[in-house]
Amino acid sequence: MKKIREKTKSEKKLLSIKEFSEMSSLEQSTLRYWDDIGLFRPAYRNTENGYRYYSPEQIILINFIKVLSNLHVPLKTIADVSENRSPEAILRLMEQQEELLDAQLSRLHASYSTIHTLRDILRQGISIPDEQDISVQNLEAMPIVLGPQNGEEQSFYQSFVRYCQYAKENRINLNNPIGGYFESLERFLQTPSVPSRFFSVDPRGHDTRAAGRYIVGYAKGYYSQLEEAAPRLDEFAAQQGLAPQGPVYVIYLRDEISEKNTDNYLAQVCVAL
Amino acid sequence: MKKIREKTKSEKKLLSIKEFSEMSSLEQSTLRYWDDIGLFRPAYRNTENGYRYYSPEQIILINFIKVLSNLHVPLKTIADVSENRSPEAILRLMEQQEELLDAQLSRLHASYSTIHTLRDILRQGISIPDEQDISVQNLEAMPIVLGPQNGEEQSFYQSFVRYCQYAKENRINLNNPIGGYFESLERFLQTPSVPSRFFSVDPRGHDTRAAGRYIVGYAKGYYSQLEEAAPRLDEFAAQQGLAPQGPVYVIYLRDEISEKNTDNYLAQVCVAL
DNA sequence: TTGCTCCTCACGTCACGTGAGGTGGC
DNA sequence: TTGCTCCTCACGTCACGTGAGGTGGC
Repeated sequence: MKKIREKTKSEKKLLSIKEFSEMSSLEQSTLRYWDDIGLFRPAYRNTENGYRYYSPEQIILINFIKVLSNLHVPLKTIADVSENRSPEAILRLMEQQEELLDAQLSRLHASYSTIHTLRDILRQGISIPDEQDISVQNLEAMPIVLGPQNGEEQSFYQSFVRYCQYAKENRINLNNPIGGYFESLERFLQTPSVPSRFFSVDPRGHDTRAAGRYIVGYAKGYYSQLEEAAPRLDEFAAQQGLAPQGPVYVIYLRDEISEKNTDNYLAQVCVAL
Repeated sequence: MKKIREKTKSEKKLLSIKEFSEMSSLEQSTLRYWDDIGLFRPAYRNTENGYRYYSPEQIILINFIKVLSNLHVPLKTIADVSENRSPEAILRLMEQQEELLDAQLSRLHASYSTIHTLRDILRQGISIPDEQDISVQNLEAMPIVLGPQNGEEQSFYQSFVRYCQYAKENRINLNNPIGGYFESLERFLQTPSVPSRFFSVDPRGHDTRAAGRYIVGYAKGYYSQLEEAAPRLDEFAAQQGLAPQGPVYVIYLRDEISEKNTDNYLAQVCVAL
C-alpha cells in the first residue's frame, strides 16, 4: 500500500509523457521508441496501466542524448555508451565527437561556399539577355583551380573525364562551376570546342583569373558549340583596334543545373587585354 | 543498324555504371535508386540488356544533386525542382538553402560549444579524487546564464522544472551543464538542497561567475544531498579566518551523464571571498 | 457521459544497402 | 569455360510518424 502511494504522480513530482515531451521538445513517439530500444527509459512505469512517468532530472540526460542524436551518432552507439557509462568513456566519446564535428563543419562550409558561388553564377545568368553584345569590361579577380594540360589528341569528353579524375585525386571540389581555359585567343580560334585546360571556380583556389580589362562575349547553346563565338570575338577586337594578349576563359552561366534545354545554355567568354 | 551502332559505348564515350559510380563517388545502388525514383536518369539505356550508360557531362548535374542531398534536401524536392528547372527556380532554391545552411551552421556551432564545455567538466570530474579537501583557489571567470529567482516555497524538483520551462521560453541552451546559485553562504546553510536560482554554464552567457578567490569544496552523492557540505565549508572558513562575502555556486562535475550510480555524483561547491 | 491522455500494435516512410538468382560480353 | 559486370526483385535497416482500436481518470 505505502509503496504504491509513494509512487503516485503528485507525491514524487513525476512528469507524464506529454509534459516530458514538451519540456524536452521531443515527440511522444520518439520517447516511446527510445524506451522500446532501451536507449532511454522513464524513471517509473505504472504497472497497472503501463503509463510512463519521467523525473525532472532526466531532462539532463535526455538533453545529452539529444545532442548526440542530432550529430547523427547511431542510437545503438549512444545506448551502448550510456549503458556502460563512466566519466572516462563519456570523455572519449566527447573527444571523438569533437573531431567529427570539425569535419562536419568544414564540409558544411564547403557547401556554403558552393551554394554562394552557384548563386552568383545564376544571378549573372539571369541578368544577361539572350542576345548580348560583345563589350569591354573591367572584371574583378576570380579565384580558381586550374587543372592539368589536356592532351592535344583528346576529345572534349575525354579531357573532361580526365579532369574529373584529376579533381578526385587532388581533392578539387567538383561541386563548383567548371570552366574552360585557353592560353591564347589563337588557341581558342583553332579548336574552340576543346579547351587547353579545365578549371574550377573556387574561393579557396590558388590560381586566379586576374583582375583587369577583358573583352567579354556570350554564346548560346551546348558545350563545344563555341565555333561561332571565337571569330566574332576576334572580329570585335580588330574593329576596336584591341590586341588581346592573355588567356581566354569560358564559363557557363546557364548549364544543365539550371536548364533542361541545351539550346538555352549560356557561356561567358572573356579574353584578357 | 546505324542507330544501334551510334549508341555503342566506344563511339559515344559513355560511362558504365561502375565508372560513373567511381567518378561521382556514389554507390551503384544509389544511382539505381535515383533512377528508380526519377531523380537522375542515365543518359542512355541499352534496351536489350537494360544496362545504364552515363555521359561525362552528367557529372555536373549529379554533383549538384549531391550537394543538395548532403544538405538533406528531400530527394522528392530535388526531383521536382530539377524537373521544372529554370535559372530563377534554382536561384530561389539556392537562396533558401543559404538560409537553412546558416541555421544548420549555428546549430552545429552550438553543439560544438556544448561538447567542448562538457569535455572540460568531465576532465575536471576525472581529475578530482573522491575525497578532496577544501581549499582556497583562484578561479577564472566563467560565463553563465542565470535563471530567475526560485519561489521560497518550491521544492528542488519544482524549481528545476520551472527553470527548464524558463530556459525553453528564453532560448537558453539546456544542453549545457546546469548549476545551483545561492546568493550567500548563509542562504546556502539554511537550505542547501534548494538553490535560490539555477544557472547554465554557457560561453555565450551574459552573466559571469566572477574571477577571483574562492573557497572550493566537493560533495559526493545525489542532488539535494548537500546538507553535509554546507557546514563543512562554513567551518573551514572560520578555521582559516576567512570571511566569505559572495554567492555560492554548485556545479556537478559528475552527474547522470557520466555516472550510473547516483552515489558517485560529484558536486563542486565554491563561495567567493 | 464527455474529453483528454495514455497504451500497444501494425504499418508506412525515407534513402538506401544487401543478397539471391540470372544474364551477357571478352 | 572463367571472371567480371550488369540486371531485377525482394527484403532488411534506421529512426521514427501515423493511425486504429482500446483503456482509464476527472
